[in-house]
Amino acid sequence: MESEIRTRFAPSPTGFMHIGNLRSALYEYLIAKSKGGKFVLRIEDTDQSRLVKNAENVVYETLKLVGMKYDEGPDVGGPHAPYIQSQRKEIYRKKASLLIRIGKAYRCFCGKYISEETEILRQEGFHGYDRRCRNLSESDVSHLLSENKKFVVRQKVPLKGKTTFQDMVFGTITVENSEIEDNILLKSDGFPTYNFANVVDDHEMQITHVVRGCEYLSSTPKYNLLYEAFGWDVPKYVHLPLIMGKNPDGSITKLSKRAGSVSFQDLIKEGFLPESILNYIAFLGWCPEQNREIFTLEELVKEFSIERIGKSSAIFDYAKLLWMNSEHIRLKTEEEFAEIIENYFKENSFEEIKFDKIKIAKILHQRVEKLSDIPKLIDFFCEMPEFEKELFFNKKSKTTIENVPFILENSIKILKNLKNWSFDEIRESLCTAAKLINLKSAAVMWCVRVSVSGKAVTPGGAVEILDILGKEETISRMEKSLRRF
RNA sequence: GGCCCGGUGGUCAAGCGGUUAAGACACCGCCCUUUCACGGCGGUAACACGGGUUCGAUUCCCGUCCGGGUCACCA
Repeated sequence: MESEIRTRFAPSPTGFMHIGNLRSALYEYLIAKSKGGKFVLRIEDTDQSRLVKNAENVVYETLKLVGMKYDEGPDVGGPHAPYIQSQRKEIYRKKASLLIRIGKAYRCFCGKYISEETEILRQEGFHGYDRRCRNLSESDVSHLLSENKKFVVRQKVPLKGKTTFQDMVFGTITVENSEIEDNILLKSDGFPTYNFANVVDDHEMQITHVVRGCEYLSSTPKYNLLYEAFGWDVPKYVHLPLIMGKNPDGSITKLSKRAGSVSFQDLIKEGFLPESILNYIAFLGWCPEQNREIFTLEELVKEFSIERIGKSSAIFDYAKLLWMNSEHIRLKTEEEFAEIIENYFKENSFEEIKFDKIKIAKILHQRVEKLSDIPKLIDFFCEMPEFEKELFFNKKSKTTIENVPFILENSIKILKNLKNWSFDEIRESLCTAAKLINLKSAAVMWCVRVSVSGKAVTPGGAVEILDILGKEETISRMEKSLRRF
């Protein structure tokens, strides 16, 4: 019987949620939840130079918005608290001392100093640290310490041999130890590096599956060396294929700002639904057994399996996200969609919609790909745009400029007599008008729609629009259009 | 450049030795229709290349090429 799966999402609070990060969070969540395990949130804020005030809030809000509940975390607590690395400084310090004591790490006083020999090596292409302090004698160390010299703690990586590990996605990976340098574990400000804090915390928090982007693939051996130095069990690794972006110049690199919106917030602002974003990124590197694409988070939990994670990186395709978003929009009821629109308008300070919100939602429901398209789709409801008379011409419905006045006059007449301003009655009377003047109803519909919208293309047809506009506004607009002839 | 990883249509991808090589997005037609959209039907389009292994390779192995990642007191 295998013990409970525990995964963690360990973002660095930068103030925005990168899509690649969110995808890691999703997979971490799915790996744990699909097996009834625990999902932990840990904030990795060890870089003092990049501190952003209240940036954790973005993490909390995002996870809340997409519905990924964590079982343990800074704001919900848990048995391994604290879950913020800056509050665990003492833990790392102790662990580092332990490593020094057992000869698996050492203090390095070099600072930015580079020796002449190293300088030459560098010019020949050598990277990294020359290990000058690796064999400092104890007396040297205590001497330097007594001088209050600043130091970092470095990992003492074996000079020979190779390190191999199993990745659940990529299989066996082997790296020569000589390729690994003596990484810094503790910085001179006393904060740990990612390399160190990550290993210590994952162990302390009993994380069973370390899930992260495969940019860490080649550095994983050095983490394993650390686990070994401590005598700890190595966790299972799940490295995820990278999400790539297509840059404006056509080049393909790790998804970054150059390629467009890359943060969850950007996407939300553009009018994507949280569930669409989640659904879409789930498919960047994974797919279910059955041939289906639209999933909710709960459904993903049921379907997910590590075995079906792919190896090759995927390009973030905005067009497909759009499609998926429209699919999720269509999954909503009209009432839900109306509410989504209302909230979106509020959050982005668009003018409130003054017409029947449900009816508006209804005509938008089958047409909208992203929420940000809505304002310009329905702007004509608030104000008739200026338009060319030529707009009335429509070859297919056989509307010519000449018979516009005739159509309009008759339609106005019959609409004015309408007692009950409802969808069905409006439609019926317009069809009647068409019959009376011996024209196809399409011709009347076209003409009427243009006369009240000033647009060639509108969401909804003539009848829906008149219904939403109301009798008074409709007649007024039609008469105004008629007066132009 | 060293090391690591990857390579099925434009994109996401199924496939895991024998298939007419799925499906989705995008694109292009047609139909439906009260514009647009939705929906329906159809179409264009792929196993990077060269060697092996095998009766048989998209699938396994090697090389080449291409792409990406990584080489920080960032994560």
